[in-house]
Amino acid sequence: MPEAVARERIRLVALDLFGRLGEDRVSMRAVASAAGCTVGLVQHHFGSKEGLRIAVEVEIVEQFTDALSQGPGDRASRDARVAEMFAQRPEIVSYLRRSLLDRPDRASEPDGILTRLVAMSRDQVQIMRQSGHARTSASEEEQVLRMLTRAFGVLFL
Amino acid sequence: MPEAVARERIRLVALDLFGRLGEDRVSMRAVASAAGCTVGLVQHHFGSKEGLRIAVEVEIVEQFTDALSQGPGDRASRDARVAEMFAQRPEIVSYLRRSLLDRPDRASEPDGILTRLVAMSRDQVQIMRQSGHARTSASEEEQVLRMLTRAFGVLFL
DNA sequence: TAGATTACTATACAAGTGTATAGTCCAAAC
DNA sequence: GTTTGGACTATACACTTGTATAGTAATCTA
Repeated sequence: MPEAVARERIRLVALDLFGRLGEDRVSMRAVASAAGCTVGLVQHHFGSKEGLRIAVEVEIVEQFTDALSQGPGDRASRDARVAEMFAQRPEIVSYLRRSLLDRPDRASEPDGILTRLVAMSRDQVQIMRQSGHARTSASEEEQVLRMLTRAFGVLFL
Repeated sequence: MPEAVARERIRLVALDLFGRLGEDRVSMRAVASAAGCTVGLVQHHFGSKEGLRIAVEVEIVEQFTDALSQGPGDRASRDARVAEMFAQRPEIVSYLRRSLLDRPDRASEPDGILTRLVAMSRDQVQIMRQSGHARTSASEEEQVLRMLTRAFGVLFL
């Protein structure tokens, strides 16, 4: 993928490699080489390896947010858009599966992707409650959990 | 577990750490320190990290072999003994789950644990066929596959 | 008891890791 | 046109990794 600017290219190959091999098995130099640049540039754009990982995960959460919010707000439409996103970005599926199965501890840390996804789901549930697409009589926590379960179900077939 | 001799102690803590954290995330020094010795001794007993991993996996296969062969040969009894073995050695369950989910490529290599388990199952099926506990009319391959499936089913709940 | 094999420690080495730093190049702002 | 700032490279540093080697202590064997 040589068409994107370097920063974006690095993030994309990192997502791919991290999901395929696991983050610890992918060195900064491996990311740089796959992105066609040097380690210094990765460092320059993301500060550290953790910074790179966070950038990767922030983009994943954005994809989720877009799929959930951009379009009709009924449950069927939202589910379809999440499935569509997974189909178009299978690396995201790999990344999530690996994160949640392989390193659930890290995923649950304050900066972890699970923490981010839960926060994002909470926001979405609140928006849906205000827009009338979610019952305000039900428990908010349970709605968040259900939203995550629906999305993650695809991950484990 | 300071009661065992060093070689065995090293193998046991390696199995535990490998299963809990994943082999690449466990250094030889971490194994040594958990076993209360130095890296040199691990090296001395197992030659290399791969040698240690193989020793760990050979012992796991032995546990399987014992569970399958020592006792009544009917299917229910064998299943019960495998379940009992899993209950008494939960580290083995962790190790297998991690190996098969996290690094299926390595597990499938000639020295990988999946390769070993398949070979062991083949031996067991042949023994069962000769002892009359397995139909010789059915396909041997299918019987091997079924045996593995029955054993591994527990791994993924 | 003497000798030899084994268990074990200590140390060192090369390679790979993440990261810090200094410098080059180039486009945009003024 | 000069300067400023960001994209980018090159290099080096400290640390960890697996492994090799040399030496010491213990245990077995004759």
